[in-house]
Amino acid sequence: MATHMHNSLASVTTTPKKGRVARRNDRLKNTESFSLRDLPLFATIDEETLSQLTLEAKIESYSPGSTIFRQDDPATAVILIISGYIKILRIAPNGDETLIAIRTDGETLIEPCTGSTDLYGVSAETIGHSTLVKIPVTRFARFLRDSASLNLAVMKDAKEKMTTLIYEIEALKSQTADQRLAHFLVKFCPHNEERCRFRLPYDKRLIAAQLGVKQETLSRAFAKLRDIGVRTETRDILVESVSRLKAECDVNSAPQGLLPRPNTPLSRDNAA
Amino acid sequence: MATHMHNSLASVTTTPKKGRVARRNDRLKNTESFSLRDLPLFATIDEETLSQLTLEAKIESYSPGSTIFRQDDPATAVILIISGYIKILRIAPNGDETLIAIRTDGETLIEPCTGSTDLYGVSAETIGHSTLVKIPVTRFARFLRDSASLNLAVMKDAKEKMTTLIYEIEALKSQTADQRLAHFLVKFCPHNEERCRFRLPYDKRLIAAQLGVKQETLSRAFAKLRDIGVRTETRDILVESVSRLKAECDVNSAPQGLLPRPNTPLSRDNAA
DNA sequence: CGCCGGGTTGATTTCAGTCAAGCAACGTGG
DNA sequence: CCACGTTGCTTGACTGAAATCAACCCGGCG
Repeated sequence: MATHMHNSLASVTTTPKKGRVARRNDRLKNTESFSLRDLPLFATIDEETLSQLTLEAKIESYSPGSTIFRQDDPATAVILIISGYIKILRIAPNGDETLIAIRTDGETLIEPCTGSTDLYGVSAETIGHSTLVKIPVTRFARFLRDSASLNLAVMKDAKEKMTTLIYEIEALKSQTADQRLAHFLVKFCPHNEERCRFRLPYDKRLIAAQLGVKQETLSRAFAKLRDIGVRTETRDILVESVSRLKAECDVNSAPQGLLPRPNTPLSRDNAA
Repeated sequence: MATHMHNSLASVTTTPKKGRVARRNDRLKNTESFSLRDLPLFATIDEETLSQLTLEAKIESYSPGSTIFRQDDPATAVILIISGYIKILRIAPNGDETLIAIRTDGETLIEPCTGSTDLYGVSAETIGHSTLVKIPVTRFARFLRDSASLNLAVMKDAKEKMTTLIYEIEALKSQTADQRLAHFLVKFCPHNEERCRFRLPYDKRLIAAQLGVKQETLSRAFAKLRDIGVRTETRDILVESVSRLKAECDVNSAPQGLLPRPNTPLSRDNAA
């Protein structure tokens, strides 16, 4: 995840101002260095639809910490990330912000299955500098009807996001902060490597928010992991034993193969 | 929610056996008392597709506590609930079950946007007696391509489910057990009624699982609510003041209109 | 310099999980 | 009809996890 694209967007990029204003609006077809095809959502769609979409797409660049849309804005655009990290969050009436997800290169901001006149339902803010593609939702909806391949891609995308949310609920309900952190870190470790190092893409406060704990708790969780060979220096992480780290994910879980599970955990037969 | 349908399914229903076996397989067209049209997912689709779907649909009836599918079963069918309550859950390798959602009359079990050969990803079990409609996923996928109205309905359904999951994550991350219970109860209160009574559709253990707490914690949460006029007798609930209950949802949240929020809660500008 | 912002650490409190007991309602089988 | 076990639910005492409050460190940077 989070593999940065190496498209030279030099012709589009200009130094972003502080505001949350788009830096440049440009028909994609004019910026040869980037193609919608590079976005996973459009990787498998038909050529015809792709070029039509390209005509409607606009590139916008946002400066750090700016709001892309608010949860009660009408959803007027389908938005994808060319580069950058975006916070998806819910803001309570009292101002409390709850992080829902962090999206990055190549991902859609929200599911593009928006039925045209809905609200976004969530808020989106940039973390660092970000470049986005926007496509008017009404246009997008038409292509969705006409192109089976686009349609399929959108459904796949929705299903994927749904799965991610389900895993997150599972983690929140069943794991401790330490386990969630272990899981989080494992995701950054390349497969089949026992020892690995990497750099966290955003700061600890955000990681804490993603794991659903306070910053201090996260800090202590990291401290515990030090004992099992996880060295940290601000954002640089060195995992000395991935398998040891993975073991930490299910600490306290007697695998109990087919042992006589006393009785079914969740009760049965209770409908009205 | 949970409004029971009053379709007489007498011609289909037989006394279910203990196993998790379907009681009757029947072409829907033969059971005049029920129409796919009654299911919200199909409420707005074109007549042509509806009748085609009807040809493919089978009705199955399950006894309490039986497994409908497991999370690593290949998703062979799109399944909707005619009546009953169904647990959607994830089962960890060690046997721990985490409740993801509870679905009921008229709802789809999983999002029908399955790209044919996937796994279900979650497990589903009946709570009480349940009657389901199953449509082979390959057939369904074809109708999905051919019918714009069905396609739209499926996307709406997916988006709705996604929204629900997001709210749940928000609740798990930002609310205490008591607040979550208060929210949960409010959902059962008819609008514009200050005093109301209702019956919980399933037992306390399940409610606890849904709220992400242990049964004992839930019991204590109910005990606290007694003090503000929420009377409970097993599954029968009497809320003496809905507004008082709603207030309990955001206890401890200084509404702080436009007060000088010290600094933005989640940090900004931290991308790689 | 001094003053951030990001991060850590410690002391304390609060919340929820755990372990254990108990009770009322129900069903079953002698 | 009653002893008995079961199930759903509650309560109490205790433990443990995470939030809270607070201090502090350290590396920019105006």
